[in-house]
Order: sequence, then C-alpha cells, then structure tokens
Amino acid sequence: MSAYRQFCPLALASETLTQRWMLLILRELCAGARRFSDIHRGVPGIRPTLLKKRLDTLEFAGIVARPTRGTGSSKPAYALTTAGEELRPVLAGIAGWGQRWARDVRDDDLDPGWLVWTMHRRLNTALMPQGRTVIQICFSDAPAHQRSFWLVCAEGDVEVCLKPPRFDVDLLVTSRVRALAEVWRGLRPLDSELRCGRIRVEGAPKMRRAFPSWLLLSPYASIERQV
Amino acid sequence: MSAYRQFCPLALASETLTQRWMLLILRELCAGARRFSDIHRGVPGIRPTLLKKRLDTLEFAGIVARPTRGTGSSKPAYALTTAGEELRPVLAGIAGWGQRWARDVRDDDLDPGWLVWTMHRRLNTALMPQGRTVIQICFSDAPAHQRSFWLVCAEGDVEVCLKPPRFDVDLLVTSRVRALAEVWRGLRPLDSELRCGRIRVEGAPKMRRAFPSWLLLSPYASIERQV
DNA sequence: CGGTATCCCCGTCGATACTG
DNA sequence: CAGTATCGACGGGGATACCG
Repeated sequence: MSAYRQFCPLALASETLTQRWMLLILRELCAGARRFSDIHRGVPGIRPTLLKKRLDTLEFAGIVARPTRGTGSSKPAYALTTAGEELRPVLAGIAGWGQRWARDVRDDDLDPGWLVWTMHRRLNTALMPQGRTVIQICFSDAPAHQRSFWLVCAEGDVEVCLKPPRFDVDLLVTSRVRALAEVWRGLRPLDSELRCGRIRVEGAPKMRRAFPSWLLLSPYASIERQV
Repeated sequence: MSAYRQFCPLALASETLTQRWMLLILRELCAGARRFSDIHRGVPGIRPTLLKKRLDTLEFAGIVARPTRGTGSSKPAYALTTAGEELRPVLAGIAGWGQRWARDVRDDDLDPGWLVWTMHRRLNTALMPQGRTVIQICFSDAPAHQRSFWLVCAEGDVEVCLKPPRFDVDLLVTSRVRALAEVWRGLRPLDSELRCGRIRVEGAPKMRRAFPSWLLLSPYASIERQV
C-alpha cells in the first residue's frame, strides 16, 4: 500500500493499520497469541508468506517486538510493544462499532473452526471440575472435515483438537454453526437456545448444568446491536 | 477488497473501514464536509471515480446518507448517519494513536495546500476583528504554484483562495512548510517559532499580536508524541 | 459543480511446493 | 514449527479525457 502523503495523524496511522489482515493479526496479538502458528490459527485466511510480511511491517513500525531475536533461542515469539499495547482500546473501539453497526453475517462467514478457536480462549476454567475436562463440539451442518472439535481443558489451559483425543468426552455439545455463533455474539441467550433444542448438551447432569457458566461469550456480546 | 470471511465484529467493521482512502474520507465528513468537492479538497490524492465509489460503499454500509437524494434538489450532499456519527470516537482513537506513535513525516507528506485547507476549519473567527480579515500564507520553500494561499475570513466563515482575492491583505504569514506543519501538529510552540524567526508575521501590530490566538491547532496537537 | 468512461499498469495476493 | 521460493492472475486504483 503506497502512502497517503498527508501528515495527518489519522493518515499516518492508517498506512500501517489499514493494510489487509493487519487488524486481525493485531487482534490475535492482543488476545495473547505469541507464536506464528497461533496467530495463523486465529487468521486462517492469510498465507504464511503474507503473515510474515505483515509481522515484519509491524516490527518495523514499532508495534511488535521479537524478544528472543538474536538470542539464538529456539522459541521465536512476537510481542506487543508499548505502542502496540496502546492499540488495544483502538481495536476495541472498532470492534465495538462493528458489533453495533456492521453488516449481518453471511453463511460464508461462519467458519466453525474459527468459532471454536476463538471460544477456546474464553472458557472459564476456574469453574470446571478438578482434573481434565473434555468437551466435544459437533456442528450438525458442517462438512465432514470440520464437523467435530474437542476442547481439552486441564490446569487452567485449553487446547483445541481437530481429532478425537485419547481421553473420554465429558460433554458433547451439538448445534448448527449459526446457532452457536449467534449465542457467542450475544444475539441470543444460551439458555433459550438450550430450551428450544437448537443447541443440545449431553453428559453428566452436573456437567450439563455447569456448562453455561463455563462459556464466556465474545467480549462484545454485551454491546447491543443496532441494525 | 474481498471479505475476510470471519464473523468477528472487528473483521466485519474492517471490511469497510480499512479500504484505501476510507478513513480519510470519513475524517472529512466528521470535520463537517458535506459536498463532493469539499471532501475531495480534504483528500486531494484520490481520483473522483474512486471517491464516488467509496461514498457509494459508505452509503451502502449505512454510514453515510444523502438527504437530498430523490428530491430533485440541486444541492447534492453527504451526511453521516447515526452509525457514521458513532465512528467519530473511533477515528479520534486512531488519530490519537497516530499522534503518539506513527512514523515521522517525510518531506513528501508536507503538502502546503492541504495544510492550509485543514487549518481553515480551525480558525477562531470569534476573536477576529469585525468585518473581513484576509490572511496570506506564504510558503518560502514551496514550488511556485503552491507558494501562496489566502484565507478570507468574514462573518464566522473562512474561505481558502488559491489566487489573490480582490481584498487587501491584513496579515502576511511567511514560513517554510515544515515549520508551520510542526506548529500545527503541536511539536513546537508557535511563539518560539515566531521569536526565532522561522515563522514571520507582517501586518498591523494589533493584528500581529492577535494572530496566535486565532490559530487553533490540530485537534491532536495537545497529545504528546512518544517517539 | 459533481461526477463518468476508458484504459492499462503494477503491486498484492493466492497457490503450490519446498526447507532448516 | 516457522517459515522461504517462485510463479501467475487479478483487480484495485491511477491517469487522462470527457459530460450534463
């Protein structure tokens, strides 16, 4: 993207921030992603080549730093600088506006894999039973290769598996993609979806009752949509 | 720009907002521009074709409305909807971040015409003498065709002229482009630039003394730069 | 003033394959 | 895991000219 040739602070900020994929990459970094592959999982549409290029641009702009660079450490990582941290409220502002006013989602936008990936960072593990909890999410209307996902929760950590883990499933959640996505977005309350059967939960009664408390929704779910 | 295919509110908002020129067009609308040519003067780099296309996109997205559309009125105008008004704090957030953290401006970015255009909306006409006040701005290092501009202030209204108006000049301000731009951006105080002669003001003593109070700076001038 | 029409270039991005 | 190399196509957008 060539520059705007204006010294307005909005124009200067835009040069970097409005490049394609940039805000989504920053969203992942704000959400705590540090490794290349984790950032990529949160922005699956981008090619690795381009992701690398964007990360280099962010580093050059002083928004991202690579703490381990040059240390020979085997764990490359990306981190937000102070300038990057200050983008948090900016992104929150854009997202908040999007929650209120952006277009409706199309079926195209409903990527089940991404839904699970973004959910996995917003599970209240503190309320889960001791030890390991395995939740299987089954999307009844998804193509075979992204029908089922497994969330393995242990010691406050949540891992997303695309194949059945070797552990027993404690809770099976079945739903169409859109139904769960709309709950996630705060457009419908979970309990009403459970009551009318659009989302079903199977497992031990204790687990089933606790499930709604585990599921933290999108950070913007509480902002009321205007359109 | 093709869509991101994510139902994240940030992604949905980005689809429209991160299109090239979009934020600058919205900046002009937020600043009060209503007519096509006024928007264009604030974003001189864009082609009319593309500007029209972007405005249509904004209208389609519900951010801009055309109150006179279909009325046969001869004064076409663009206006922000409620959704558009709610972008104000979002743009202010991005610009505020830019003021603190964006790259330094290059000589390329120092368009004198744009500086005058953006200044003309931030003149404190209430403090000016009754009747008409004409300020000539002369950029000593600018190419001939954008060396001089005239601000004609009358009845609370400020007009930018590229050619000498038929009225006498009350105040002549001479400066290099960068010097005035840096004052505008809040990087240096005006009075020190006046004292050291990097910016010179000629005219009746009363006018000369009043001038600094007329010149409101960039809305972001008071935000301290961090880099 | 407020746009259109047309042409064409070049940079961006996507696809695929490969590597330390 | 964390990228790199190479290639090709597309389309956004820049330039110029024109119109009601």
